Amino acid sequence: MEAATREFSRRPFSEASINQIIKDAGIPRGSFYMYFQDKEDLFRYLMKGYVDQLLLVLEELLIREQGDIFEALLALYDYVQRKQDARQLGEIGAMAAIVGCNSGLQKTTILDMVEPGVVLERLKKLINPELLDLRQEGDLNDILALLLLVAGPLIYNGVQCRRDEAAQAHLRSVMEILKHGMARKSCPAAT
Amino acid sequence: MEAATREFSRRPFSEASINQIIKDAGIPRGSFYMYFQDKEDLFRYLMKGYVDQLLLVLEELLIREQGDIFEALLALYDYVQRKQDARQLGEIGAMAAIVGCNSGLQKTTILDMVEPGVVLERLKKLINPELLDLRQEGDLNDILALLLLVAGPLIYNGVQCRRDEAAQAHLRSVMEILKHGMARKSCPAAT
DNA sequence: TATGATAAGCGACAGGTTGTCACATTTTTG
DNA sequence: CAAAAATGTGACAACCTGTCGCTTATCATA
Repeated sequence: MEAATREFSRRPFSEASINQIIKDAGIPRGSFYMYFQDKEDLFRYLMKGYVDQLLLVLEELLIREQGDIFEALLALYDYVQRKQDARQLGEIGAMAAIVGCNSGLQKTTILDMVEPGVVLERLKKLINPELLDLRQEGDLNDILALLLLVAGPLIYNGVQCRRDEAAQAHLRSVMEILKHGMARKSCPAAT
Repeated sequence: MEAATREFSRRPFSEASINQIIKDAGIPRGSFYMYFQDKEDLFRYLMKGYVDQLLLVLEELLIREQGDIFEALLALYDYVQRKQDARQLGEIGAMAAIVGCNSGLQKTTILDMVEPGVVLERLKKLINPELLDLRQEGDLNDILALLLLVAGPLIYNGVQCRRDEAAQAHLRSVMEILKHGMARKSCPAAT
């Protein structure tokens, strides 16, 4: 796992080499194929663990924010940036390194790693729908998917850049847009 | 170009083989490297052409809709679905096939193909900012990037699925959310 | 038109990759 | 404790890519 994380952090997925990983790990070729079908299988396994950790944090924040998904996502960004500042990102940092490891041509988003349904189901349980305050009964799944689609890259950005005020402001402004756009009642007065 | 389109439509980028392309095209290996640096270079070149075509359509629609980017994006979805129904998608269909060509692990979004700045600059010239009616002066670039981030996958979905009412409704509802969320004045009454 | 310089075309090749498979070794089980 | 089942192992075939010395075409100029 350590060797795989190292390799995937160094090169984009398509260029990562099983050869390198097994050489680094000091295990023979055949053993690798005993446990993983191929490079993608290994990558998915690795990611699943890291994504689970991030999801765990988000769930905790969601509870602390009493089901407010907007606040939870903003808090997740903060969390990630604080850890980043303290250079304590650990496992999540490894994930970011791996996921961020793209050739510029192909980006791998966090959500693509896990079956999308799973993430959504886990989050739905903790969300207070009243706080979402939906204008019309859009499918909660669709709404959440939209939120994560938008928040994902922005939070990922937070992992990459140390304390980037602009990025944080951007996330906040985007969240505002989504919150207002989804709101049932009339908008509060403009700033 | 034809051989390349065929190959990229068949396999995900990472699995596509230059060997296959040159065999199919009947050109020698060296000739390929005379014109393209590598597989990615070829892919980008191919995509640039197709994306330009789609952007051209969007620009036309933006003019027809008098600078309303929301309506233009909805119209783009319609356009793409009509063409799809009439099996006239041609070049754009080829692009969709290629871009859609993903391993499930790595998705290549249309926007990743062209320098993002270029798309934004071209669209900004045609957008009527008054129609966007921004609540606060968020950077127009950021707003547009958000719009395209969200609309991109949905429209791409329109190219893939023939006449998918649900997808269209989803796009419309997402556009509503963004439009309301960005609006300066109070929201119109709920539906 | 002849000529030489410059550009383009070509494919064998080296060095890399992956997944497999027959065999060695360890573990389990009757 | 021996046979059977599971696991470990690395040489191997089949593939891939980018290069490089060589051949061929093009084109400006004498």
